[in-house]
Amino acid sequence: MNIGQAAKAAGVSAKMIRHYERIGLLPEAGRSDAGYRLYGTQDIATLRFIRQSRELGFSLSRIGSLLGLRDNRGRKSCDVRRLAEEHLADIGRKLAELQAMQDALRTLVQACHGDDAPDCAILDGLQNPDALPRRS
Amino acid sequence: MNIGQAAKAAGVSAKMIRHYERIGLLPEAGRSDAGYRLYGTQDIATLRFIRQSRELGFSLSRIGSLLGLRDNRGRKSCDVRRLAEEHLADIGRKLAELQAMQDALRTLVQACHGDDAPDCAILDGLQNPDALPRRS
DNA sequence: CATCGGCCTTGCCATCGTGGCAAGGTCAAG
DNA sequence: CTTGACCTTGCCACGATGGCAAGGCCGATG
Repeated sequence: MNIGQAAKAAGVSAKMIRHYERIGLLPEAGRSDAGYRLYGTQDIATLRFIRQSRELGFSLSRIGSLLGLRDNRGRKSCDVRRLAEEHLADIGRKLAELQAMQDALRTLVQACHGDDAPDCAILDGLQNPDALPRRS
Repeated sequence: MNIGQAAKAAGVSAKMIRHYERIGLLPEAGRSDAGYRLYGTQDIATLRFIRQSRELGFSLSRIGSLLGLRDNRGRKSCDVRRLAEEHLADIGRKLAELQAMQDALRTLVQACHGDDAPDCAILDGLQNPDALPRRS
């Protein structure tokens, strides 16, 4: 299997496969006589694992840890779980941040007439925070 | 006012002030004889505007548009509002994405024993998506 | 006056994950 | 043999921010 077929099979770009290899997420692929990378079903499984982890938002470095655990028969599932919970905590922080932004911005937008006049509560709020928007 | 004082006054790093200037968010600052950038109250106001916009998650390029409207007396507040609503839409998309990740990951974490044994629903779910975690 | 600490300047590199482009080699089909 | 699709490596870009380095400037102190 060449890199293009592996990419299609795993749902990852060929570019990213090379990247994962270079940063050590994937073992160095075998090569054909011409120097083409060659992949087998085990590699596809790993690529799918990476893709799925990325879709859940894991960073590549944490995916590296996950792969290490996956390939360690003596692993403890609590170690995997701890990684997942750290990531959940990250997600929670980002969610809270985004929701705070959403709240504040919605308040400003609601206070803006949104007509042809130049007066704008949004601009006022950005210029002078905590002044106008008391969203009681 | 030198850049360090301006930075402190506006709550932005000096580095970022230079960056904003280079990408055109800020007009080129005046210079002292020695070549130091000099700032006045209007600049501080602009820097605060940028900071507040950043805290609401606006991208620097959208902040450029906001500043353009702020400085355009003939602006229509609906234009400002449209920018804000585009950003709100971005936020909403990111929130949905993060929440989907959170949901999926929580389901996996709940299915994981988290003990000293190697069996792990999280690893299984990452390897074989849509297989195990039926979170009915 | 010399010096020292703190501030300023510019410029480059790093992050993180991904895409794009270029120049060149390979392979299979026509 | 040519053509097109694929592969190779390597560099540059994004966005926003930080870090570091080498050098200039300024004010205070000895």
